[in-house]
Amino acid sequence: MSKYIVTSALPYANGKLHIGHVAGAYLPADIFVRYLRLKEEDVIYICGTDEHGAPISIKAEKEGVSPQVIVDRYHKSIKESFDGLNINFDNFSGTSRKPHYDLSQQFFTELLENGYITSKITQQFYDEAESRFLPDRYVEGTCPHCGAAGARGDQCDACGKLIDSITLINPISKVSGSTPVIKDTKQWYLELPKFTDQLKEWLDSKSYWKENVRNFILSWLNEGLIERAITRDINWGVPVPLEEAEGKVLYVWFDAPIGYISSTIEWAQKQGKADLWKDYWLDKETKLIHFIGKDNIPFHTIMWPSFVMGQNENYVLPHDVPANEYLNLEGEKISTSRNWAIWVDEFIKYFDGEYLRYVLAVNAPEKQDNDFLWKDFQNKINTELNNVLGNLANRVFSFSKKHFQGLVEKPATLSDSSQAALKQANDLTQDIDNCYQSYQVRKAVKTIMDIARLGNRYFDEREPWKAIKEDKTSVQETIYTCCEILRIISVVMTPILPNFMSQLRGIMGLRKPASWSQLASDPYPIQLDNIKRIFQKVEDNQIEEQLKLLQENAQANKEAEKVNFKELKPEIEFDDFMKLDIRIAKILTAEKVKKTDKLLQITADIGGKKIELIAGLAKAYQPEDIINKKVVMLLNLKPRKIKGVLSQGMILAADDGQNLSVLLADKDVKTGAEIG
RNA sequence: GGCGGCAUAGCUCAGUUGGUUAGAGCAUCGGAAUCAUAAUCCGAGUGUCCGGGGUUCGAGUCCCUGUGCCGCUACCA
Repeated sequence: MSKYIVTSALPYANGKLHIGHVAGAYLPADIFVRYLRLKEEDVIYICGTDEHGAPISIKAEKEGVSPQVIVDRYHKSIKESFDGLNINFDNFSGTSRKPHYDLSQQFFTELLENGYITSKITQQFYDEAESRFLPDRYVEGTCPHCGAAGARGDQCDACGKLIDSITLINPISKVSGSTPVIKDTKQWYLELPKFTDQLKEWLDSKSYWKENVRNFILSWLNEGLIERAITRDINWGVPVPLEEAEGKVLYVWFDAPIGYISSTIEWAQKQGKADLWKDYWLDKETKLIHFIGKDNIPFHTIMWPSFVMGQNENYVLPHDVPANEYLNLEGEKISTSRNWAIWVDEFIKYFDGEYLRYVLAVNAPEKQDNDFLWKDFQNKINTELNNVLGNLANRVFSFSKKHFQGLVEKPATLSDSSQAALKQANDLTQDIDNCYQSYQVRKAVKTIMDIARLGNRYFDEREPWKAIKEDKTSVQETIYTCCEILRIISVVMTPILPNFMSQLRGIMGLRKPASWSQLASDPYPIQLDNIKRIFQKVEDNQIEEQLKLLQENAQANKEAEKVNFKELKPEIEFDDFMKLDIRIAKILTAEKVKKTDKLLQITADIGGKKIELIAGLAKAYQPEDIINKKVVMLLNLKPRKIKGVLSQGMILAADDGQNLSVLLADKDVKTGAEIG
């Protein structure tokens, strides 16, 4: 019997958990783990929060607290959400804990000693106002190659050339707006290209991986791997374990996957068997399975295996990486920033967490992006769980109670129809077994519901309400057979609905925890007890309430954003302002620039003179919308060639991230009027 | 514009390596039944498998092309 380590992607500890996370990386893993347990396999389910990186430290700065406060808050929130859905890890750790620091540093040190990490002294911009180094993308300036303004530190968009950021002319920090100074800094790089052959060979053996995962990896390898910086000049993270690296930390995506191991070590320590983790991570036969969303594919199939290959310990490499696609919500992409999401902690205030398990399982985004619709949620809970499964249990149990005081005995012989029904149900358990084995959760659930439908059909055909008048033994047989069907369901549905199935088994007097081997066992006679409905319907008004909440949250979010005050740029002199030549210009012609999404080519009258320019307005304005408008235009900006056209002016426009709006004069003024 | 993905019933989705009359659930319509949460069961459909072309004895499936949508990316003086 092989061992399993199952992991789910470490959720990032700067926000709450929403249904998209659950559908992609957590529920499928939890179901798989529960399935393996039913099969009495040796499995540990490992996770924890990912607690480093700039977004967390920025959030902490904003709130004026330490990053650890943010991390602790969301670690708790996320853990509670998982608990509410009965997603139960063997260990749920976090990457800001000591054992994780130790192990991440060990990985780094060994990769360094083995020649996979090299350092380079680079000169980098340093923002003295903020006392921090600036990542390339946080600096803008004039391109040293083509002289265009506004080039980013990593690349000039005008000429397309890569830039060594310190060669930027007139650099500006995007963080503080001040002029950064150049400082030497050393960074360490992981030489991914050195792993190319080893990775290719290893990946060749993974022909059984999901197609979407393989395609993704192949395109990465074909493009060629490049070295990646794995250190950062920020103050929140795992310190780089070198004296000369004072104040530097490991880049978050380097230390995060190591969390799978460090969380397992923590688990072993909690058991009082500090070496127990080795039985899993160091056993070649262990199947390591990473459940992730599709965005995480490169990290888990290229980077993370490279880390493992390049260090000294014989940790197992991933056996499989079943990545799922995305879940959309009411036809739109789930978005944290727009607050277009169903948050798990909210959901469980209104509904049983296992209702969410059911709907996300039956509609899991296994092969393509899927949609979560509240109406559909209600429909599935009501027509499938309640009407088909819940009602089958209830009608059988009620009938038994009424006529046999709930005592169910195994008949000496079974008629053909009963035997056929049981055989069909048992045959389906084989299919279900295969589905679970191959991560096909949605098909597994559908097949289980087929067993329930089979039970209803059988019950109807036997017509026990008629038979009870003349042939009581036939009715006993009917009830027995239906109980068998329900007992089968109570086992095979356990990975999907652990708590509900436990309730069902409780009613049936099945005290032992479910296991697959029980399918062949004989617990009869059983005494039905405490008969009750286990599922409740979802009412129309509950769904309307949720739909309303969803809209309101998104709306409230929009308004909240407007209030957000962004720090002002540094003060300037009046003379600086006077350097700007801004005038009213009339748009004469406008047309879309071919091969672009956002650009309009425009000619404008600036008061007796015509100029040409390019404006990035096409997302918000059709050419005909803007022709003849009198807009505000900055005219003495150094002309720049864009898409072959020399752009001689800039139309002033406001952009709040949602809407883009050009500025117009309040009253009608003459074209060419100066602004000041 | 580049790269990638997707397009199947009114809705949400399955359709394995090409192989008979293309499926499921829900919704709709008709019927049966009355044990049960008005739940259940039986029956009936409905499809230019996005358009066009090609390969093949045979295409929802493979190739080319067009259209539409989604994601990443580029363009914003």
